[in-house]
Amino acid sequence: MKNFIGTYECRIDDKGRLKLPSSLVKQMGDFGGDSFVIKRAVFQPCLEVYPMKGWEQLMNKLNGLNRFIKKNADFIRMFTAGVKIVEPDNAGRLQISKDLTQFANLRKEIVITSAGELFEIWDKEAYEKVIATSEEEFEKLAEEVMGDINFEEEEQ
Amino acid sequence: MKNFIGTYECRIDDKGRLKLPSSLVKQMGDFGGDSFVIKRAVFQPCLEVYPMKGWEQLMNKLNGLNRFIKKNADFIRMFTAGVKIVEPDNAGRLQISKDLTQFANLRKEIVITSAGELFEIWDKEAYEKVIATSEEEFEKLAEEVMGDINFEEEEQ
DNA sequence: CAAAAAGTGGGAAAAAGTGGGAGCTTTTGG
DNA sequence: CCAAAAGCTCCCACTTTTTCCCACTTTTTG
Repeated sequence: MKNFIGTYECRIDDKGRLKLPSSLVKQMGDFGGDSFVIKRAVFQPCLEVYPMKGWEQLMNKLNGLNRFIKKNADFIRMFTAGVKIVEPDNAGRLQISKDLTQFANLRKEIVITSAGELFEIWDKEAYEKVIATSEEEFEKLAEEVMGDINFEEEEQ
Repeated sequence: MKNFIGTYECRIDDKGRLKLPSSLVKQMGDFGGDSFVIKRAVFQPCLEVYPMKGWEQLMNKLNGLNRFIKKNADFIRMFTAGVKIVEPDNAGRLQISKDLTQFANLRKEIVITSAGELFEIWDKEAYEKVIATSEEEFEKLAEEVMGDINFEEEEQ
């Protein structure tokens, strides 16, 4: 599976169109198809954009959950709330609907950050705030998250 | 994995292009491919440059993390803050984007210092300052970090 | 000292980014 | 159920930025 690389600064015009950085547009081409799924993120006030193929894989996993268990049904409903299909226009812009704009508190200045099979859309101010955690906090986080990963594996 | 060696002084021109010392350019050639990843360092106001291959290996590890755990998502976002893809032009210069220049406070005089599989880009003034202040702590740090390492392992 | 390599600077073409209008669709309110 | 308003799409045209290339100066090397 290909991955997106990079964080970019960009802006939304008065019509609510988000100009994607051309580098990202190029990368999107590699995913096959112009269609993407945009939705509210679960943990943060930002939006997530999935290439359609990746989204379908994710949904397949969710569909494996037993819906007769209430928690599962509730989760699926909430997870897929506010999902929309979008495709960039021929100038490489995404139309962001009003409710999503509002959810993520998007104003003019936007940050797009990509890591892996999806990318996130942030209001710049909110993004900088989330990134600017203290050193100790990040160290703790890094240890917790990465502490078990073995870096000394074989080279290829 | 090959390593970068050396500390260099160089400068940025009016267009924001960083001329890499030719010695470094030669070393970069050994990493295969012209593409590099440049990003904000987490703890210091400087930039880090990774050869693409090394970066991809690192990201493969991160992409194995489960994003439905908030800590993981947060860590990935922080770690990949300010990532951009760059490649040197045929005069051996790197175009440094505006936001990164601003983040690292880069002016005219630059110091490049290599640290293993990546190298760091510093504003000269900031670099001198960090080196000066950390000299006293260096002894202590050296013991803490390197004290337990066994130097008598086998060569490969 | 001459020749080659390294470092600088700038201009022109191409690409990226921005803005807005016209027409169609959907929503809203009476 | 109709009319007005708002929203969305698709285009086209203009401005700004970036990229690529070439040429010149400075430094190094034999």
